[in-house]
Amino acid sequence: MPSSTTDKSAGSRRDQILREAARLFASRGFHGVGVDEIGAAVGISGPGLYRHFAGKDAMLAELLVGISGRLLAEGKRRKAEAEDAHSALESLVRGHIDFALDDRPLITLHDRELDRLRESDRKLVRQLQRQYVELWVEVVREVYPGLAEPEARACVHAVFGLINSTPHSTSAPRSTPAPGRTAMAFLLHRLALGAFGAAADGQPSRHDHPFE
Amino acid sequence: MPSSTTDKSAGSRRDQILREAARLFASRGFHGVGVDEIGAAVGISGPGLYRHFAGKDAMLAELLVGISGRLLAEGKRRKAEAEDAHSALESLVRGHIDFALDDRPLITLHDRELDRLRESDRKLVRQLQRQYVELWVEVVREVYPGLAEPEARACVHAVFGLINSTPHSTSAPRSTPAPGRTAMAFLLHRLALGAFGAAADGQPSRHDHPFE
DNA sequence: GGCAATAGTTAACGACCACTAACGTGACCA
DNA sequence: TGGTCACGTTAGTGGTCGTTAACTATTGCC
Repeated sequence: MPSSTTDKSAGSRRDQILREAARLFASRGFHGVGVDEIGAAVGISGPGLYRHFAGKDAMLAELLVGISGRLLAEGKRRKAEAEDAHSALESLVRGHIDFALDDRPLITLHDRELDRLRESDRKLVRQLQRQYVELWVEVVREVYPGLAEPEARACVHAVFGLINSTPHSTSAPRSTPAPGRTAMAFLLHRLALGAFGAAADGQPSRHDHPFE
Repeated sequence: MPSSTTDKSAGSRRDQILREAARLFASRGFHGVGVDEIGAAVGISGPGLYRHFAGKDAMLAELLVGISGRLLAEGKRRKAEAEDAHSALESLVRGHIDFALDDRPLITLHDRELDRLRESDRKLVRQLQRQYVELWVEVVREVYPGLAEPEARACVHAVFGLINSTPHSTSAPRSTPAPGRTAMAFLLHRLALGAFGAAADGQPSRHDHPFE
């Protein structure tokens, strides 16, 4: 039984393993998942994974570096292609929402298992994350010049939390059905922009900043 | 070296252990922390913890049940004491923000390590969480009658994500200082209410509330 | 003083787990 | 045909970790 076309796997074996590992890590935590389990999820058993990865840590590292890099690259692209700041912000929001809705396990790992990385990888991921945040902050401050930089950064973090919250809401069956994907995307879009707008309202435009 | 008055511990030894366990669980994950480490954090070593708790699982269970119960109780109290729906929502937001800012480790555990519980405990925690969400949903729909129930629930989840995002933003030192506690609380308050307002805007139904 | 309770200690045990070693097997190819 | 390489397998190993056992010290009570 050679490769044929594996059930629902589009890419290589590596990609299949990464996808299943992401799912398992997200649902039970990095330390809560054994290599045997990851192997079983792709049809091979245990140490066979070591033909594809140096170790369990390497899988997590590749996942986190990959996701951070993709977020940043996509963000840069969207900002560059937008005509003005306002549409850039909308595009950023839309892109992040798509990401959160389509790659739930990755977005969960992204802010949950960062500390399980080797020092060097963690540094790299944090740098990519920081660049991504700064990209948002620039756009947000261009749209709302009244926002001071620390406030804008806090807002961006909060909106990330808002958008990234969707994976958590899949816990239990409801009496009333949850909104579908497109409705959810639309709703999150409104929520995120509404939050930014509310942050800018009543902000002294010249800002001599009011913390503490 | 007996008890004297332990450094900064207000309550009993149990409480001290719980506090340190929460901090460690939040920063390195339930599986990532060993009992020896928890013991060391309170000055005793390893198995001494078993004089106070049945096991590591029991600590997590008590933490999660405790926090869920406190959130719900406080939420009920605030709703009951509010004069109208709008001030009830404001009070709920304020309460949840205070909680997120003052008990960061707990709020992190709350939506991260739920699956590490025994079936019965997990069921209990989920029930408390659900009641808390429903309490919010009722208030939100009273303030914004145009919101359908599923949308309102999604909004509540999203706003929780927004408010709960604050613990994650403490990762690295910044060039510009982060907002202080009171400024952060104020900002989160505006963000949360702004998000709710934006969710209700453009929603078809009969809402006619004057502001916004 | 005797005695029980409380709150620790160290040593050890058993399970689990990431990883390695040694081996097998089919595909491709000169 | 025979060699090599990609990709598995099972068995084993060393280390970690939760938990228990056995023992000790301090404290308050009669």
